[in-house]
Amino acid sequence: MGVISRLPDLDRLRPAGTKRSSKRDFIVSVFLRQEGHLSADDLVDLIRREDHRISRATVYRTLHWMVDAGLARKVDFGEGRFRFEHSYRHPRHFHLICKTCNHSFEFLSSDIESIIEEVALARAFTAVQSVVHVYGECDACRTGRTASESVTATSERLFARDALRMAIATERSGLDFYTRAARIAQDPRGRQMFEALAGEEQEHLTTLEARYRELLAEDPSLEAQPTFLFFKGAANGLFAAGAEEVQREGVDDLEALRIGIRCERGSHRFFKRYGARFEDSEGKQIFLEFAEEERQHLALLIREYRALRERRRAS
Amino acid sequence: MGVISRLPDLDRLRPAGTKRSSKRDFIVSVFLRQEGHLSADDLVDLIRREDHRISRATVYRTLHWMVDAGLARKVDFGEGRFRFEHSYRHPRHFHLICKTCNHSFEFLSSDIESIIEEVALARAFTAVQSVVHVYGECDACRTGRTASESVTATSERLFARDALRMAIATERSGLDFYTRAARIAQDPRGRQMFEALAGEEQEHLTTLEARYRELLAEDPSLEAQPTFLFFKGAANGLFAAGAEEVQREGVDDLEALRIGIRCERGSHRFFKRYGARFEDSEGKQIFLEFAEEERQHLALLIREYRALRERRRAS
DNA sequence: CTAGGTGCAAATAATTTGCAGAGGC
DNA sequence: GCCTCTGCAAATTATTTGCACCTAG
Repeated sequence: MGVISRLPDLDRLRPAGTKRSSKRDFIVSVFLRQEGHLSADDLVDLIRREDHRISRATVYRTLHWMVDAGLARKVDFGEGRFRFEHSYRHPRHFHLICKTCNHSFEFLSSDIESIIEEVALARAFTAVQSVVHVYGECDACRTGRTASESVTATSERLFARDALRMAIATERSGLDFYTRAARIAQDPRGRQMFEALAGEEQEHLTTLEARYRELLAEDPSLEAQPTFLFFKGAANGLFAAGAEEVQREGVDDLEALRIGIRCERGSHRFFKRYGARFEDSEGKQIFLEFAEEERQHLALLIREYRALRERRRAS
Repeated sequence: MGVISRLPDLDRLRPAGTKRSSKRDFIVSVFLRQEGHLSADDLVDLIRREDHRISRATVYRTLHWMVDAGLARKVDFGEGRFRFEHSYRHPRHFHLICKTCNHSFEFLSSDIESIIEEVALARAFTAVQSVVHVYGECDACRTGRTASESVTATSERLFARDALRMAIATERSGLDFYTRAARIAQDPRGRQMFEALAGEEQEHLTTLEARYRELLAEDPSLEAQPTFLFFKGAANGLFAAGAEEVQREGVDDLEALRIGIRCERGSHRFFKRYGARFEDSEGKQIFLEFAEEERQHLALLIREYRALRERRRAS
């Protein structure tokens, strides 16, 4: 679970009716070794450096083959030529592009994605792919410092790190929420359920924190890297607000349940969205587990909500 | 104020050390007559259609001249060539791009813009320009219907329409908020202020509604066009929530003032952001007037808030 | 008269393609 | 042996440039 392996199964990926070739394998392996965004020319140079006579046309053909196979993505930074980034265990993302040093920095924003979905819906447009490019100048270029650019971790690891951070933060505020809800609950059955949920959150929290420490042990530079995954609504937005709401006077069991349902639903959606992104990775696992846990909590809360409402109606 | 004029002052725009030329004037005028996104080739075709012997190179040179002059923007839809759109009275915007018919549809989202600002800040990146391209399939292509594509209004008008709609919605919920606040206010001085503000909102609302009707009279097709400007927080988000909050028991004058301040500040920011976008237009005016009104209300509320707090402390 | 502006044709730059030979299955 | 892959050189596409001539100020 901890170690992130690096080799795609090329045989699986190979499109039907296609033959194996040592040159292509070589080009693919050189390409996958790189991080960042290569132009066709960059790749040709890298190939030539390893002293092989491989024609430019073959490199182009192999790049297209990789895009078809889903191993690479073609990206256009408006330079008048395309660049390629490998997509193997590398989620779709957005870019900050420095016009001075031509470096690009990746980020993910669930909020932008959902706004785009909303706009597309309003316009009856079927969105297939979204590109967000922010052009400007990076910190290193502006301040003149060379920046610790060398220590850039893979975005797979950054994704895992941020997934864990969010899961932990959400878990913490979830724990807070359920603890408070248990405290204010009038109904003994409801209180028991809130306590049980708080217990589960506590347990899961411990597991997640252990995982986070493990990830950092694998790559200590991770801690210092900038945020990769942005999400406003996550921990701070949802459960934290919920916890606060519960604290207000006049909130009864039923209302607490309703708040809990809202929170679980929101964060379930978020984790499910990101759980679906990756082919196979640490981050995906974390998110899917989380989504599943939240789905269960959600079902439990809804059941309890209905039951309580029934009981009230009856009495 | 109602009529939207269409002619840029070419003499003003002409960069220093540049001479007038009939060919360039002709190319510019043909270009500005078009809506939508033209490739260099499209423009050459249009020019040729009007039976002039103008070389391709001159068209390219003129396009660059227009970009320099701020009359046009170069956009890259990843087709392997650039397209140009005129920027004269045409705000920066994002694109939905149909891969089937190659048409593109424009939209604006204040939310995306602020998220991008946030991300850039977190990464210490100085953002200069943001591109959001959503690729997919448009409604017309998917359903097979030809769609009423011909009636596409200019985005200047769409911007004005949506600016007005938002202003009206905000004004309405602002009115609602101040009316309720006046009702719950204990302090006579505070009540008077809330009533005065409600009166102002009512008056402004009437003006805005008249303007909206005027705009529709100029171009009746406007009403049916899809949303151009997206903003979650606007009317529904800010004042409406505020109005609801005031209704809750336990809200006193001071708290109502605080809520009002939060609402005015949020919508002031929004209207100011969009007021700054246009060179000169109906939409810009609406937004700037609005921002100004809100700035005044904000100042008034803050003054009142401080005064009330002082009086309470003293007693 | 002099600095742009223009047309034409040639140059460039990234990428694609036709074709003949090499190689996997 | 067939069908795909590869290299090479030529083609294609969008855009730019050199140069001789034209035109506005």
